[in-house]
Amino acid sequence: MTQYDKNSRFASKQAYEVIRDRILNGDMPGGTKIVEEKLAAELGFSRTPIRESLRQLNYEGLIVNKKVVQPTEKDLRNLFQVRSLLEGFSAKAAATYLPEEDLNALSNCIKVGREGTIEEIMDANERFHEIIVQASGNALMIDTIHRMKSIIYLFRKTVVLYNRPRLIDEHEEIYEAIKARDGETAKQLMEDHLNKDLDFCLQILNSTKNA
Amino acid sequence: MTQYDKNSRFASKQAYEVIRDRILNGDMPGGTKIVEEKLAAELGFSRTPIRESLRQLNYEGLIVNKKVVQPTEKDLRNLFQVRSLLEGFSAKAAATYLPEEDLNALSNCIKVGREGTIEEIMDANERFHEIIVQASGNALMIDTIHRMKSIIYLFRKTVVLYNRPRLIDEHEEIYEAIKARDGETAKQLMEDHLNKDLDFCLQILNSTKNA
DNA sequence: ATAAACAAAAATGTATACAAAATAATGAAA
DNA sequence: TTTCATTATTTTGTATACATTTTTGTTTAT
Repeated sequence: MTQYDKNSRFASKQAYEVIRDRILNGDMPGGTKIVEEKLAAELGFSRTPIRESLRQLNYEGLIVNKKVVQPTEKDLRNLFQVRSLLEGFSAKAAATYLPEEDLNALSNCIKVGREGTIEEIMDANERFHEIIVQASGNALMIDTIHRMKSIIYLFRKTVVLYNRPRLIDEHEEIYEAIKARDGETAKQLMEDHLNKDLDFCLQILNSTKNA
Repeated sequence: MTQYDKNSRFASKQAYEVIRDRILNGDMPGGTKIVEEKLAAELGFSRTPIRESLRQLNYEGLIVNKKVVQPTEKDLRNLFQVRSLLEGFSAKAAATYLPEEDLNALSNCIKVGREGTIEEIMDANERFHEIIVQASGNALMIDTIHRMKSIIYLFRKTVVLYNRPRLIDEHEEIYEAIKARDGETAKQLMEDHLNKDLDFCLQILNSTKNA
């Protein structure tokens, strides 16, 4: 399923992907100083495409002030606040007119979420939210959420690895509300779901802080 | 009040400002093809800073696919949908804890809105919304709205120039709700306000389309 | 020892050059 | 004329060089 991204023939795109992954993997932990020339030498490109990739990473919030981001608790709250608004709306929209096909896809995400490997569960989680976001039918909204994707990923990892209880149950409840065409409930459940995610993240963040 | 922006010493920043203004003024109307070398020659910079400025303009949605954006009705609806969610939330937040000082500033915007010149009215309008957005206390949300600012401007111009009725009255109602610390009403009024803006824009858009 | 001032080094912003890719233009065949 | 293929031409993506600016490190004076 790893489709060939035609953009990958661009050095800038490749650099973006490598650096992004390094940040998400923890190979370049929060606070790491970003030096164009150093990265250029390391990745074997010139500074020009590196600079372009850094712009994108800045845009996504993974790099701030020439340093790898170190999201604070406040950042996390802000992020979930915006998500809550946009994904809550999307859930309501999904309840109004999500096609049968997508409903099945949602259902499948839940199934994988219960039975899959860690890797599969993470993918299924992401897909679940993605389908609902797409249902908003609003390109700007979709784009705005995508912009937050990398940082969301940074946290989603935590949530899944630490095995948050009721995660999939909540997805299922949302799914049921959408299927029942109950927009208000879907929205409310999505907001609650994200709030619980936030709380769980904060809890883990604070308990591992002094480790 | 025109403070010196220290970034303006950068060619990339200057280029950004010039090109953005050209687009907003209509000097580069929707659909205009963007050619790096042409702009570089025109503005007297090399391509490098031009490219950087174009990335920013892409990010803000003023340039799409190497062409100056031509927002469709759908784009306009999408934009106002997102604004409605974010600014509605912000209005509620403002009602909860907007300091006296900002309340006065809001009040002043309304006053200018009734008595000022076109130029002043446009500024006051922008400021009114800006104060409320800031009240969200959410840097990500603020940034997201700012990202839409240029396109919003493109339309706000229409609204003010065509003198939309009740515009300032609605601002005043929102102000009153915030002052009364009535968050739900403030939110509802803001959403209604933006919806009316949207309708007005659409009306003008459609009536001037075949002119 | 601390702070201020300076020199050295590193890093960034910009200009330019060139190769690859995309687009436009030309001409031959249907 | 239309359609396709093949050249030209333009435009973009990348590499490299250089000049400021920023940062770092060292020295000097308090």
